[in-house]
Amino acid sequence: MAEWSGKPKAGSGKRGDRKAGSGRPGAGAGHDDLPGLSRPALAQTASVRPGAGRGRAGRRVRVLLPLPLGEPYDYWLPAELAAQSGAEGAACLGAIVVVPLGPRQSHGVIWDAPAEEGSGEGSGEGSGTAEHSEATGGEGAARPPAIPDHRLKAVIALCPVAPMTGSLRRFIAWVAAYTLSPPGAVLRMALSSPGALAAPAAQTGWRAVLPPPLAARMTKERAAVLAALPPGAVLAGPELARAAGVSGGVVRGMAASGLIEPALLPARAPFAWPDPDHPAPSLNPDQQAAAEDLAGAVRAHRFGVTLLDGVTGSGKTEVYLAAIAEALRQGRQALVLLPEIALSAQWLDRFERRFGVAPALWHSELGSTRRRATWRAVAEGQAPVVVGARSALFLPFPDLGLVVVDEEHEGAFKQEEGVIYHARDMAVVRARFASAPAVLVSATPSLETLTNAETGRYRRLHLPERHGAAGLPEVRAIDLRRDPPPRGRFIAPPLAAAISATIARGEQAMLFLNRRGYAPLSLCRACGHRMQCPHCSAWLVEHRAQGRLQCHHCGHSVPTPRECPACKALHPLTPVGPGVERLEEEAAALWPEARRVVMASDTLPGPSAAAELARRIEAREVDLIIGTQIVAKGWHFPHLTLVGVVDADLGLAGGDLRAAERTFQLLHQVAGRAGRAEHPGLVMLQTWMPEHPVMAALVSGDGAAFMAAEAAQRRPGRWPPFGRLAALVVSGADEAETDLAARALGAAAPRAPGVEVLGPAPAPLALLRGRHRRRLLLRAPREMALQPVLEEWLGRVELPRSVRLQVDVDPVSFL
DNA sequence: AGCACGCCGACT
DNA sequence: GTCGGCGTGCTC
Repeated sequence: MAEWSGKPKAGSGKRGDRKAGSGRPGAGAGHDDLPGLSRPALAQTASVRPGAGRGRAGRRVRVLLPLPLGEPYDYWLPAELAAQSGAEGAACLGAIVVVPLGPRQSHGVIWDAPAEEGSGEGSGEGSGTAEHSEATGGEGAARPPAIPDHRLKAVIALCPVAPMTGSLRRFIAWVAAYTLSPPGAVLRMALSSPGALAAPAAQTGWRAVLPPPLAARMTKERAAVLAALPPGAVLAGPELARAAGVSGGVVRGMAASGLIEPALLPARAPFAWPDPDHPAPSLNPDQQAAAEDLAGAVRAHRFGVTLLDGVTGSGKTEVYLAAIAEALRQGRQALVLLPEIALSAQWLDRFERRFGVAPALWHSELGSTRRRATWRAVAEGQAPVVVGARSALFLPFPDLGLVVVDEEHEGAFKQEEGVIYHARDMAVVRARFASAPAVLVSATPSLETLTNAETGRYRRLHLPERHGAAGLPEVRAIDLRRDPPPRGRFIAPPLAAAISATIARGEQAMLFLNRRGYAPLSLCRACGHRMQCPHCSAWLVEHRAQGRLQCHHCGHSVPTPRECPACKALHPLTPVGPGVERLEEEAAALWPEARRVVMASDTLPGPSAAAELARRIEAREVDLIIGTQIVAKGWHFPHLTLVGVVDADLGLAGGDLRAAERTFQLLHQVAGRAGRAEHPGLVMLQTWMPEHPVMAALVSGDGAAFMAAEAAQRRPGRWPPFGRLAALVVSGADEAETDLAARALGAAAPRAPGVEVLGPAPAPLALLRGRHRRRLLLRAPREMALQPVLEEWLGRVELPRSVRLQVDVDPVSFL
């Protein structure tokens, strides 16, 4: 949570909500062994602890632990361990180790050399150290006195994995410093698969015993098993049973009677190697030129950022896949970040068609086994291409040669919890430390990226035309003031007519509404009471299919009440406004014969369901798609020719800095779903304000002019990207205390030329998960670094323990 | 982050 | 009388 504890040196952990429990008798006995750590290692620590280093060869090392601690801890590294390490120089920088921590053990990374007294054998430490030491936070003054060598605890073991590269260590330190997070909290993201740090369990299988023991009984099934096991071959149990067409019991029985014996399976690489020269679709001249350009950047092995833009269907993906092919030819790794990895089955198909094999995937829903195997494969250079969500930035690539961020404008790249960071911006930093090119890809680049391209910080490759036959879809606005839908309905007559015509032609139509559930608000028709979440300042959304009211912010859910909680009237609730479920109901009445499907995050339980639905749509088993914003994300539906946006104004409400930009990007992306194959597409926007710049830009197709106007609006007020912002959210269970703390913070605001603090004000979600929230906004000139200003400010204010402060550098969401 | 300690309220 | 809730502090 990027939490700030007023005093940097004092113990910074301040929440703690674990139960004390009864405590096992003899607390010290219950060490939780980390995977891969043997008993003897444990015993050794116990004997070493009193006077660890006395008379023993070794050295002091600084170990960063994956905990929200401000700085690395000092340990004693015994010489015999140092000798085993494959890490840089005698200091073993980057080595991943197991260390004692209080009564427990923890993983950690040997981070940098101890500050003083490094004279002895420091020769080989070499490059890089200076750069991370600056990021360790260092106000040197208030440091506690160093623990003498002989009282240090000793490193227990080295993990059998490659040491963390200097490039990744520098990245972690940089992210921590930039986001004002404890470096250990960032390290935790890089060690997110603790199981991968242990030696992988040897895979065991079965081998035939030769000659077969005479005493063992032979049956038809057993003979089949032996037939499946040529001399010398080793097969895993389940595989063997399958090959022989018998049950697992037969294999177990044969093991018991000595016909087969356990043996080590040969290690198998978890990921097949993509073939850069696999037959690829041919590129048009524009694509060819862009691909050559990027391939050159990859070969140059030099950092630089390129914006790759062009309308939907202009072939951006094929261009960066060509750059990935070049990285593969160079023997380096490539990382592709996607905003919604779980829903990109179609993207994966495309990759597979291009390279012959699937890439390694990395996202939060990965199971622990898969996760461990992937992390290890990346560390060993056995996963040449990784496609992942933002957390993939912290994977241990030994030699990263290219970083691609697709849909770079997407808000989903912003991590809003824990360490708050923007994966697009951090991807650029990751690439810089790896001396690799970064490519930002979008049909509707963010104003940040466009501005960087215009000022020359980024290069720009623009793909001008739509690849293939179809032109861009025509976009029309439906003025709801002139053509309102019938009372209680949400589809205006012109849109309804267009849908009818589309379905009649045997083509597909889509209704887009960015609202899940049946209705966003329910009120009592007797007394007007509005159904609100008890923990958040938000309405409860009716989900009629489940018969429940839900809060979309905290997950609170209750069965739809049969009587009003306020006036006790029976069957009182009236839905107000539409959600996709209600829209489906309207569509069912209008087009009872049409085959309809609703696509929302809560109606698609997982990636496989999404992929299956996509297949059905491609196979023309669906006439009308009704969906929330997940339908906007990178799908390709060749028979879809009409898109109706039910409420184009939805995202414009609220005083958000980026509301217009975001709405433009989202609606542009939705519009791009229409008419990609031989059929021209039509997009209809239902709006109450057709003259709004967003609608005008979508209708005219002049996105560049719209973004220029956005820039012109933000520049004079020094709003991003022409100035910098940091958002501070003070939250607490008690409203008065929270308010008081926020005012105290506001009163202590820094005074510096060009720096301005707005607030405190109640956050748009003034109550979230039972916590009251107040917001402050710090604005500073672009050329000023925010972090020192924030550190100085927050260092002067002591907040009560009952409130929490969250700092968001470069906020995207204004909730 | 865990995990211990310690201090207050409702039960066998 | 205790069990057990969670607020506070510590880990080289």
